[in-house]
Amino acid sequence: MNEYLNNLNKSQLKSVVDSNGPSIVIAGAGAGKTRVLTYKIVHLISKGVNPFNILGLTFTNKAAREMKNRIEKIVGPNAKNIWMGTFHSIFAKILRYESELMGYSSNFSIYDTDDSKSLLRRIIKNLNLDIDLYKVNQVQSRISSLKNNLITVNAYNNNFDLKKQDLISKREKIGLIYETYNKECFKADAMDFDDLLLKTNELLHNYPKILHKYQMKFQHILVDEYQDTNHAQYLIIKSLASLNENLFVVGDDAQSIYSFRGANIDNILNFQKDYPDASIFKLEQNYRSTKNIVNAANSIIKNNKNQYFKNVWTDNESGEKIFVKENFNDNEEAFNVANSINSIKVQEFSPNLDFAILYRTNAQSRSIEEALNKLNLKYKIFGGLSFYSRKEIKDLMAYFKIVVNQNDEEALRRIINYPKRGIGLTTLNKLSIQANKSQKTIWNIIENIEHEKINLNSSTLNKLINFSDQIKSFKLISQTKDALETAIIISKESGVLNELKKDMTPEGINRYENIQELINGIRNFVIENKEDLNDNSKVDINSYIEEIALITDLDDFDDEENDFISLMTIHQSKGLEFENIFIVGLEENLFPSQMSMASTLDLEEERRLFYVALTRAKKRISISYALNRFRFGNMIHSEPSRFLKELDEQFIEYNSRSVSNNNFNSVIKLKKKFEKNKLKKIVLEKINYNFQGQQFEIGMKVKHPKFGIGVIFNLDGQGINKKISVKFKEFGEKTLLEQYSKLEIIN
DNA sequence: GTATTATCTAAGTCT
DNA sequence: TAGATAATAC
Repeated sequence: MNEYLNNLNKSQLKSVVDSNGPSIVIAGAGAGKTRVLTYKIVHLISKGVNPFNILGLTFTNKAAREMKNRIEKIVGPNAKNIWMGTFHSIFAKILRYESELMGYSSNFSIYDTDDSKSLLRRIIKNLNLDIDLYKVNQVQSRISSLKNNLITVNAYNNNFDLKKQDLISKREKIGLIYETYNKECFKADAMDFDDLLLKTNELLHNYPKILHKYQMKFQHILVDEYQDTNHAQYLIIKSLASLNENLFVVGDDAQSIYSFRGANIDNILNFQKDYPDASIFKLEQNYRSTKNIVNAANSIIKNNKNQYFKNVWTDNESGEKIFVKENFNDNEEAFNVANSINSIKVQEFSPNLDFAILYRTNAQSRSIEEALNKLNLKYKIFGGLSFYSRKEIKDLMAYFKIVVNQNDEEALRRIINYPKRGIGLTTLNKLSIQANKSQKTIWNIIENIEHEKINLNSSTLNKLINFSDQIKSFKLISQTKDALETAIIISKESGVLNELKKDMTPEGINRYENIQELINGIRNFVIENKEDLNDNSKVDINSYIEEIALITDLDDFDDEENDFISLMTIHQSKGLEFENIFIVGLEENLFPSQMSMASTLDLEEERRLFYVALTRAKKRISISYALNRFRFGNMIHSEPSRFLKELDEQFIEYNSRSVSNNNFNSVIKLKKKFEKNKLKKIVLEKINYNFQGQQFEIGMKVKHPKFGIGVIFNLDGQGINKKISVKFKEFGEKTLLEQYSKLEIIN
């Protein structure tokens, strides 16, 4: 049983075995932070701690899931009882249990940033405030930062300094907006992301019995990425841990990159002050990267004044130097990156998954995307406009949300006239006014519309009655059927699916497919969660909505078996590692960002961000910058980033533009290479094609992993372009490329 | 009430 | 540049 300890080096072992009571592990990048955390939990369990009494807080759901799986492999299914997840998801879970104390229902909605903003927009408008002074984004982030520092409306009103700040920026009504916003959220039975932390604090603070209950439950608390906790999270951890003081945190001050979200690097620096007898461990050996990478990263971070001293080193080989490439513009940069990836792939037979392209801002992904497309390289973009923030997805999800919580006003406003049912702005305003008069929600008015004294014509009245009946019937359905059936019925009956079917433009088809994808997701969700339930209970739409509210793109990273190049912001890459890393856009005003230039603190955070980017790589790093970049609608000239000058030269190979004078030649070379690769690809595809060897014919019954069973009704095209049209039982007609179709012939 | 067109505005990182 | 919102015509 104790053999798991053999998987640890000396200092890792020490931090796992010798940590009793409050402990902090300061670990350099790639030094095995997650490993220590994982084995610490295994160690606790093997010493007899009940998994039920362990709380593990991580930064992403993915990290939590992976860790839990690893633990389960070692200690067995008992590990399922560990509470492990992100701060937000764990606290949401607690809040749902205790919601009634706080005046919420257990089905409360979680407003995402879009919901918050649209509510704020309405409030600002209703208060007749100047929308140029009260920019929604700024107001939202102001309120968010107040909440993250646990400053309630009352506290704000009594805080002279804060009010003065807003007075100076001529936004003295922030307090009023804040108050109205809270009231509206409460009325809608909704919490925003920040509320999940704020309300948990309130709960633990105002109800000592509840606090005690969770203190007794969570006898061991472990926190990952402690450097990125904000004040609210810090206090929750502190109060939960105060009884047993079995608090084990790991982090790296050099990787603190979330101060914009209220993360406070002092939490890690002050750990000793909070717990005077805390044990401190340091992990300094890097197992991930080559010497060149580790040393280059060190040469960057040493420029920061504000940090713990650490000596990160590695026993790995020296490896290649970091390659720095100058480009004429952003398109050339993208092309060069795509091309380098292509040549490495050809030379080393490496899969796409070995590559990641990291950038400072999401907007940079576009040119890269184009370049990768040209070379037929498969990629996946994380973040940006995520799947769940697409309009069609949000629309359908709004139906699900309203079924769970009819008072969710953001959801209601989204769907009350989608698809068009003749309930327009005028009617909505009348309803809204009536609702405000009587302190009710819009839904309260609609569900009783016959008895409300509102000036509506009979046709509108009928439309409202129909709408309310439909929602009520959906509600009933959701109570008797599982999430999948409910979702399918709602998507059909609401008319959303038909609305999208009508649109035959490529975008329209794409939207329709996204809906299918969503339904597939729900199907998987139901299947995965069924195992954990008793036979007669259902995986209902409520549980799906709860799960999805806090999920991010990154979380379904490994759900697909596909081989793709990862495109993401550096922030998103935290905690991940890849063989080859391409960091693009190393230009002044972009990285470091323009907005960080004013303060040393912000600039140091940008530098830490660069440090994070560099330390993602195991084997090879390519950095690039463009002298001209398309930004804000026009071409902008840029200077190479100051961070490039900070990189110690001995670890870099610099490829400036002036060196390769014969650009023409290199383009020809690239092109030839490209053609060659393309040829190779086609050959490969042909092999795959032949290998499959299935002969499809019209009328055959086939099975698809996602779409289920169907019948072939048409064949088209030749060779690798061969297309198969299938009519699926549940998903209707689809045309698939044979080589990618994954179809299986059944009898 | 709805569809189309014109105008405006923001452009940073995330749960 | 693109997405959101306002203005306009139907």
